[in-house]
Amino acid sequence: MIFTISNLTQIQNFQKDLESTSIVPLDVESNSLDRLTALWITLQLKLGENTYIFHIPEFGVKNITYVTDLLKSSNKLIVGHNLKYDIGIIKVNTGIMLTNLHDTFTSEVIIFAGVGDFYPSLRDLVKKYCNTILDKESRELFINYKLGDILTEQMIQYAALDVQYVEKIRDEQLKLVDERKLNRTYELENKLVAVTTSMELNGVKIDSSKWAGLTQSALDDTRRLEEEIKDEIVTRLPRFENAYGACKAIGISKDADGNNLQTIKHSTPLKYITEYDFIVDWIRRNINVQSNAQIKHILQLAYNLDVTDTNEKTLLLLKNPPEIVSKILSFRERAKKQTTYGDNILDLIHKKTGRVHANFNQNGTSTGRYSSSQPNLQNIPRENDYRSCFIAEDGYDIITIDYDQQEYRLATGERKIIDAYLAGKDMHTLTASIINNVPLDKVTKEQRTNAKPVNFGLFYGATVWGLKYNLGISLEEAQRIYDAVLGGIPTFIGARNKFGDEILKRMYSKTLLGRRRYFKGQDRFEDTKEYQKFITKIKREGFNHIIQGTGADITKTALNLIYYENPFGEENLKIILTEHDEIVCEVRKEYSQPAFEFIKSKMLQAEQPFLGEIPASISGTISNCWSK
DNA sequence: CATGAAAGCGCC
DNA sequence: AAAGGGCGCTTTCATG
Repeated sequence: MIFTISNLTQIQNFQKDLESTSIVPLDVESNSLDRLTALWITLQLKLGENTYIFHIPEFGVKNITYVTDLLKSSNKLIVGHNLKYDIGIIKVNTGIMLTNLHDTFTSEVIIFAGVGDFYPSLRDLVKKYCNTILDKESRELFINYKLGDILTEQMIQYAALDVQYVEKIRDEQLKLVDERKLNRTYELENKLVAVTTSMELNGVKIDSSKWAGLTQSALDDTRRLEEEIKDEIVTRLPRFENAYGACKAIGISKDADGNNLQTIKHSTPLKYITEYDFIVDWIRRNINVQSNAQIKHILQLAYNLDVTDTNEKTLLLLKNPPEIVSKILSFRERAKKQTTYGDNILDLIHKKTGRVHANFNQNGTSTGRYSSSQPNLQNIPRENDYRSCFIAEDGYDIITIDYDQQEYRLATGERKIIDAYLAGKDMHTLTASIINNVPLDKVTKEQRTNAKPVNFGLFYGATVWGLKYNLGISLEEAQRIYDAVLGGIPTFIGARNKFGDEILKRMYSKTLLGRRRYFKGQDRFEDTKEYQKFITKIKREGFNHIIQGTGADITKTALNLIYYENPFGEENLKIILTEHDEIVCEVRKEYSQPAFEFIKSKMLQAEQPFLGEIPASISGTISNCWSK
């Protein structure tokens, strides 16, 4: 039976049913995807055979808060799809965060990590597990709902539909969780859904005038550099018969007015621009410094550079780079700041809160890490100029804490690595001591710095050829370094093969928590070369998953500990960002010091069990802004 | 005009 | 034989 509830006198049956069930399928309908401003229209709860639909505008916020509190205090298990949305609406309107959850979305993603969809919809899961087609997303019916509207019969039917299947989906998912021994990952991730919700709703404050200043300066530089680059290019280009020839040679596909030149006819007017000055003028106006294809042709034509691409690494490794190269790189750096890190970030400041509420996709990666979007707060430039634009609200501080070499500490159980960390040294110092054949405490700063990219490369599975290319050294030197590291700390490279065979056999890798990443098989290969590539790729990715994914396990465990054990109250300690091995919180000033100690201790507590003898280590700051 | 791939680059 | 893991955003360019 479906019951629509619009006032308090109608909830007697609901309360009776609630007492006799511990699992509650839940869904929310509203008129917008923005949880902070959406009009909450219905709350649907399925209790046994009965479905209760609360019409919120009639039922009232005070009463729905009472109902939510019943769910929370009786610790019902809430089952729903992508609950980040629903519990967000509930939190915004009632102040209550539901935390005992089975999220069919999150659960599905971790069960099929690596081979499944990053965004399975409820409809997908209903089809898969219940063999039923949900013919319409009920949400569409509610978009035009206005305050004072009644619930139509159609709205009621569709709203009810969304809570009919999730329990069955949960049953099937739990079987898979069990089969795949994902229990710890399952617990971690479902607990984390409320933390992610809280983090997104908290948002982060931005000093917009400072940010706008950075953008303006980037714009000024971009324009200046563009002119300088064009000026220089036109003096270096060979002579062309006419503008058409220049256009073809440089690969200009669109002119400055946006006209498509690809479809250009043989009898194009460009052919009649033959005067030298006119050709130069035409080129000057129509080359696009942002077009990498054009830049490539220009470097080849005008500078005799044998380049197949123009990315930064390629350009930096050039033997005698012309001056234009550094100008191009500066231009790109400034242009990136002006576009990706420009006004569009300010456009995302929420009108109601004045803060930026990025999306944190809890399993937006195949390894178990978060991803972030709109905006991506996990790739803000590291420079203090940029990070310091993320500021604390009046009366608050920002606490930034990150793990020291989280992934290297997880890399192997190698004795030498353990001893190095126990001695207060780190992975880069150790590798430097091995490459240069000097004792740990004789390693110079420069040697350590030089060892960083070696570690970086080898850690991600670089071959000798990879080292040569990426470090810009000879093959012999690359081989020497590779052999030295392999000899000195064999498992740093060797572990990949050790685990690799197992990964290949099972076609999944697993982290120390048990989180899995599956790999897609391939039926047939044209030749053995292709097959070799396929194998080494899986070994690389699988090994990386063990490390990167365990890192994610640790950081996510810490987030849960901080959120659920927060002794200061959620208004006094808010988690606002996470960046893989880093957690950023906003804390009321009077609690800054104890909160700092609290967060540190929780992060260490989360990490230590995964490290064995190696000591967990973090570092952080209390500041008025996000800091390095 | 819309769409998707590819190049490039920001972060861990 | 041969070019390190994981992301998201912006732009260009080809295609239909």
